[in-house]
Formats: sequence, structure tokens, C-alpha cells
Amino acid sequence: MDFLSVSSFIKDYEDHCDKVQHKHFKKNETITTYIAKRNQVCILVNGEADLIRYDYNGNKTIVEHFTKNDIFGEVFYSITTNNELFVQARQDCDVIFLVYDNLKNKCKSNCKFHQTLSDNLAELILHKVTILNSRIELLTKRSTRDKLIGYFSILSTRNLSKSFKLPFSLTDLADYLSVDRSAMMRELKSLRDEGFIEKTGNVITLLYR
Amino acid sequence: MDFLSVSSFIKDYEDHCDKVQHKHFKKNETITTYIAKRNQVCILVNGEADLIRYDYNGNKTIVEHFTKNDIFGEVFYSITTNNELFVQARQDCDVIFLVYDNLKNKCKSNCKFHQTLSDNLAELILHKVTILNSRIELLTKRSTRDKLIGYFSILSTRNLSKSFKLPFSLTDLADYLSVDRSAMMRELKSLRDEGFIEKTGNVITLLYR
DNA sequence: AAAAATCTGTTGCAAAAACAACAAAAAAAT
DNA sequence: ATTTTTTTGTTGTTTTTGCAACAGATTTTT
Repeated sequence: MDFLSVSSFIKDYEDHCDKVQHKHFKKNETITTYIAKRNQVCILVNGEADLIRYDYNGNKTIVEHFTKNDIFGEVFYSITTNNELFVQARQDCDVIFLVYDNLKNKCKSNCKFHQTLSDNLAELILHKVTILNSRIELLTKRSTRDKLIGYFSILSTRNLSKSFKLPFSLTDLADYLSVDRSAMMRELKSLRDEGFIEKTGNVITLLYR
Repeated sequence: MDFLSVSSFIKDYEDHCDKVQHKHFKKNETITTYIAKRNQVCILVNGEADLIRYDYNGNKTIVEHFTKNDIFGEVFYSITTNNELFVQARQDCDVIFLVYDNLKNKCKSNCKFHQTLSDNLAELILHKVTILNSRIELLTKRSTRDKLIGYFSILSTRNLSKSFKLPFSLTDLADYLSVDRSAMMRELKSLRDEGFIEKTGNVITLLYR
């Protein structure tokens, strides 16, 4: 992985950069709501969180799933959206908040954290782009089956193993793949019956190839 | 729009930056194929192009649609993809090619183009992220109808008008929304019959709100 | 100007997905 | 330890989507 690990210089931040805030969140708390005017940038230092959207029908979508070192925030969104977007902690989280425009200027104390972050900004955002592109690839798959298989192979690659634990409940997985839960369950059953996967709780094992 | 217009400094490039290449493409020509090793970055100076993927079933997906000043290239993709991705010119195009890693170093002639591009890289990529996020929002819509309406309202906003011309043929629109063409045509007909839209050729007019 | 290729509009039918609902299991809260 | 809430697994039914096929229109090529 050729992107910058935020945690590697997080300690430098401790000496009071006046442009950033640091906050802790408990599981299920709302970390931020996207209002699209503050140009907020958030860095997940620790924990897991989801970007969530509800549509007019009450359908929940897990738009993105964030883990350690991921960046998110309303600066990554343009006004188009009329649905409310918010980020919710899936586990206890530590989050750094900053304002994009401040990042480009130096901070008062001219701190190293600020400087490093600024220098590596393009790299960080670039990494985000690659994540979003895999997400798009997943979402353009035509069937629920292909989405499942596609997602499983991402997890398999990431874990360097045919076996892996889903980071979601099955209910949330459906919301992440943007499909109906019961239809997904049926498909999951078929995949099992046809010998493509094994499933014990939320641990999946790929049996193909 | 708060992102940098590439064309505004393209003239500075003319004085021989040794790190970039400039090429012209005729309609339907393949501009590049994503091989994911060269870290290529491309800038569309003029024209229109699509990033295309074919899946194992022969389904075509228009993954992205590029217009003037858009950036693309394999550097935005991680290895995950096993399907071939390529960019095809929809109109005659002018494209600048460079290698991401070269961008971070200065070029021999220390040219202004190179410098400006490098300075504004984060901004350019950030703009791409916002585009990808709207794309994701579109793709997570649950029905063909919602995808159509969602896409139409993006075009409507972009054109500042209830009427707009589709940048695609209807065949391509289906591939862009990742749905079956005939099903989409049926839905389009319903939208017309129910008085939501008007359609003359590939000009759509929104009648709601 | 004619021929070839692509796109549009449409339909019947098959397949997949969504909806709705419920009981059992598991997890979380008290 | 018990209650409450959430998740899982399942299924019947309805709706939506995909597939296949074709004729007419339009565009592109020769």
C-alpha cells in the first residue's frame, strides 16, 4: 500500500495545531452531518464508521465504510445531493476535524503535523479515489450475486485469505450493496447450495478457484 | 466551480515540459487501456471520452464519462479489477499524458505548466472525488426509475434548465446507469405517460416541481 | 446515392429482485 | 438474569428487470 499512514505522524499533531480538532465518539454516535458549506475534512484515527444515506422511501444505504486512516467529510461532496448524509460510528472512534481551506495555509504554530498533512494531501485523496472506484465497480455489477462475489473477492484480497469476517451484519451488507436483504439472503443461500462459498456466522470462505 | 481549469494554463505547457506527452485522437479511438502498472495520469484537454468496461457476460458499462478538463488514468485504480478497462474517444479528443510519480519531481526545464499542475494536483483530484461521489449516489438508487430521475436532475442542475440534451445515445445511457436498455426504455415511457418528463429525440424536459 | 451499421421503440416471456411478514436466534440493554 | 431490541433465516406473492427478438428510423460508411 503506497499511501500515507496518518497515524505515523499523528503524534506530531499533539503539539497544538490551531487548525484541527480532535474528538472521541462512542459507538452509534453521529460523527458529522454533511451540510456542504463548511468544507469539512475528517480523518478517522481509530475505529470504524459508516457514511449513511436514507432516501425518500426510507431505504438506508451505507454509502461508504471507513476504517483507520480513512478520510471523509463534506468537502468530498458537491451540492447535488438532496438526501441527508451523515457519518455514524460503528465502533468507538477517534476523529480529527479540519477545514479544507485552512489546510492550504500554514497554521500559527507552523506545526509539523499541519505541514505533513498538507504535503501528503494529494496522495491521501488519490487513495480515496481508488477506493471509490472499486466501490463503483461493485455497484455497477448487474446482479446481487455478482455484487456479493465481487465484494467477497475484495475482502479476500484484502485479507490475503479465502476466509474472512464480514465487517457488517448481513442486514448492513445488503444496505452496502444496495439490494434487498431478503433477496440477498436467498442469493447467499444459493451460493452456498451451489458450493461457491461456505458461511459460518459472518465468516465467509470462498470455495472457488 | 472552484476547481482549476487545466486549459487556463495549457499554453504554458507548450514550451516543452519533458515529462508530458500530448496526443490527438479521432472519434472512437482507444485513448488508453488501464494496465495498472504505469501510474498514468491523463488530462482531457478537449473533446469527450468514456471509461468502458466489459464484464464476463459481455455487458458493457460506461464507468465514467469525461469532458473537457477531466482527469483520468490508471493511477486512480487499484489492482482489484480483473475486467479490462479502457478509455474511448466519443468525439475527437486532445489528451495530455503524464506519469504520476514524475509530477512530484520537477522537470528538466522547470516549466511553469509542470509546476502549476503539481501545485493544483490535490484540487484536481478532489474535484474528481466529488464527481465519483455523485456517481455512487446515482448507482445506489434502487430502481431504474430513480436512476433516470437522479441522472436527469444532475443534468438539469448542470445546465441550469429543466431542458437538456443527453450526452449519450439511449443505448449508452442504459450502459451508464448499469441497467437493461429495453427495461429503461419501458421506464422512460412510463415517466412520459405519467407526465414526469417530456422527450423529443435526446432532449429531455423535466415537468415536475 | 446506396448500402451497411447503429439506434430506437416495442413486446412477450423468463428470471431476478423487492416487498411483506413472521418465527427463531442472537445480541444488547436494563 | 431477564427483558428488549436487533439480526437471521425463510417463504409466498408482486413488481421490476433482464433477455430475445424484430421492424422502422436514423446515422455512418462506402
